[in-house]
Amino acid sequence: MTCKTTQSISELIPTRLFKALGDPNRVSLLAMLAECRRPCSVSELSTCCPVDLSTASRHLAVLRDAGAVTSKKQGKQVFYAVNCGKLAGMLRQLADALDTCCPPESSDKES
Amino acid sequence: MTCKTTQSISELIPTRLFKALGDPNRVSLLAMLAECRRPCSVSELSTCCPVDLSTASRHLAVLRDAGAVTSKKQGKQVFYAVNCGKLAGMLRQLADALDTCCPPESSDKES
DNA sequence: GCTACATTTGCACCGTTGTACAAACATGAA
DNA sequence: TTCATGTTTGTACAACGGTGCAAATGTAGC
Repeated sequence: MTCKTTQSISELIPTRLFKALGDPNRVSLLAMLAECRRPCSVSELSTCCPVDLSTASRHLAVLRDAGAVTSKKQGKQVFYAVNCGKLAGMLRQLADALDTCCPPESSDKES
Repeated sequence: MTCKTTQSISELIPTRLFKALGDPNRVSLLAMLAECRRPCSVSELSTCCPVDLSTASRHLAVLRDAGAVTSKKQGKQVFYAVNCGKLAGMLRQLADALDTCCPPESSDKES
């Protein structure tokens, strides 16, 4: 059977997002945010990686621009939250596309 | 229900792999490889992006080191193939972890 | 051996990126 | 307004990464 996805693999791989997830400190920030299970402020999040608060702020902005997290200003603080639905959905869509386009080569051959 | 994964989010995000997928030319190579649905040689793959063959070779090596593809030498040529199972599995695991750790905040609350 | 072909590697160039520090900006309280 | 707190932004710098070209390496055939 052919690919049931209308989008090509390359269109399913958001370069910006993957690049954002390619930095260990940004991953730490995202992980902390996910595991806190609630929106966190910049100051709070910056404690999870050994960089200046301003650097953490920049990292969070990168994650936001990549669509990985959302931000909401509340008083003096800015609260970030993981964009769970979008992230998980995107990952599954890509996984499905890979499964569909790549027949298992090490098992059940069809001829 | 609590997280059923024993690994933390950050452990589920292979920085090396995401960084590898953060370059448009590497994504093109991977996409072509996936959509060809068969192993391809370096020369063949290098036609999909406007870079020198040596650069494409380097990109493929990066993808291999990141675990995204596998390579097999066959005579004078090196054939690359997408590491579908591993890639798709990893993506789904991460998606599951995100779903589990991040309660949906905009819809069906459970209390 | 030599030659041709496929790929990798050494090298230099240069744009990008992560970083800290300081200053600016935003917001709320006194 | 003035001050304190939280965040962003300007700036400079070092490190990293993508690139092409040329040389080296590997492999098959002569």
